[in-house]
Amino acid sequence: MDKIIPNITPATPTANYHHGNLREALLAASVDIIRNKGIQGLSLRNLAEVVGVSRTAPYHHFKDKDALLAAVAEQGFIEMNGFFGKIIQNPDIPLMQKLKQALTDYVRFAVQHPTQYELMFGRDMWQEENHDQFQRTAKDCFRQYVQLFELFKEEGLLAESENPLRLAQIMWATLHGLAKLACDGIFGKQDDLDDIIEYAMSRFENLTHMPK
Amino acid sequence: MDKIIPNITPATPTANYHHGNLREALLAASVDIIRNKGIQGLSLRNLAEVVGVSRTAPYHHFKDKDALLAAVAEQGFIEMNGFFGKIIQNPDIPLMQKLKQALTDYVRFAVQHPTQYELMFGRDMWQEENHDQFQRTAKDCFRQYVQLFELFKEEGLLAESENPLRLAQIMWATLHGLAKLACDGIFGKQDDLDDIIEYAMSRFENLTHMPK
DNA sequence: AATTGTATCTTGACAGTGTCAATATAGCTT
DNA sequence: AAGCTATATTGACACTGTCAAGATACAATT
Repeated sequence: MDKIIPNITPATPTANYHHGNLREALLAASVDIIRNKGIQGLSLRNLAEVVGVSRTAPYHHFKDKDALLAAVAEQGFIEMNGFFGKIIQNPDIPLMQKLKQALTDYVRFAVQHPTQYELMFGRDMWQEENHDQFQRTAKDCFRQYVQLFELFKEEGLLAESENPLRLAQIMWATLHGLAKLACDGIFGKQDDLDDIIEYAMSRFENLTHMPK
Repeated sequence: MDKIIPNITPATPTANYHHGNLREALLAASVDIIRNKGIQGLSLRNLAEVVGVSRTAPYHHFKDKDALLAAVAEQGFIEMNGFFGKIIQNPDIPLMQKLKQALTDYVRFAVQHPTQYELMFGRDMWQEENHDQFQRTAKDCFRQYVQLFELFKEEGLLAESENPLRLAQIMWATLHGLAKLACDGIFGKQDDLDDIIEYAMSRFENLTHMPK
């Protein structure tokens, strides 16, 4: 018998039995669900139903639920990598401005998509060996971030004794802690958050020889 | 009668039907399981079996699985509150030493019990309104921590312009970020961690008027 | 001491989950 | 046209959280 499902065709209008680009449809829907209903809110069966496909279809594109989650997390880092790149490669922005922009955008992303951010830095993603692709993308992102601090060093704006990698790590830890506390609802007010970023930035400026 | 609190009797080898102190047994076992097998590794049914009781028995002591998790998380903050208190109230330790000790112990706890720490600061615990008792205990803990910074201020060791609460928040964010990155396996080496704590401390010392 | 009430614990049941096995279909390669 | 492989499907299983109904122990009141 023929399929009654009207098939909400995803980009390519193909037959009904073969979805065509199920993988990306699953990924997009997963990102959506996770952002709206949290990690707990994503079940493979429900997801399959939303996309209009049978329960076990996803298993041909993702080994596991875990693998799917890793893909969603990776998607987050890809996005991050995007706006980091835009900032760093833009020659019109002065260095200090770049840093501030990067920090702000970082926290903004976290606060805007708290559950996806939770996934990206979740223990499960980093603990096991399974998530090679994810970890590679994430590390690319971090590398780009560190580059910012190396620029400071190269331009002689950091004291000789300062290690740019270490500095980047601490700054990232601060940022990450801030972001998590904020989007987990532990820091109450958003105003506080902006203030604190400002504060952290000024703390950093003390370490530079910037002409103010 | 003079029984102020009836039935404190723990571990009484009474009949089998009534466990006696099931609540605490469940809590202890849960902490154990979560520390060893992670949050995912805890199922109510398995827990019940371990404690030697039927599947639904826990529901007479915890409304939900969520409520049980909240209790486990709270247990963590109680422990933290303990060693914070010991440090702060010890008159033999100089102030700067106290801070360093507190920071070190904090990170040590996180690294030693990463999954419980994950729970304590997990989104689920803080988002909903249900976890009053937990949140109160956690905030007590934070309040004690802030007290440390207020001591610095009171003794005139902080510049007038520095806000001790803000400072505590940033420092906590840094610590929290560090702890999470470390125990989620994102920062590879433990050596790095110690170094970074040292670094963060020295950064803080720059803000004080300590006689070195 | 008997009764009654309440807290505690039990078994039975249900819907929901991730995932495997076996099967069917589509589309590409030859 | 044939067949191979990637893709999708239904059926099944063990496991989960949680509710309802019944059983048991203990405490307080009579």
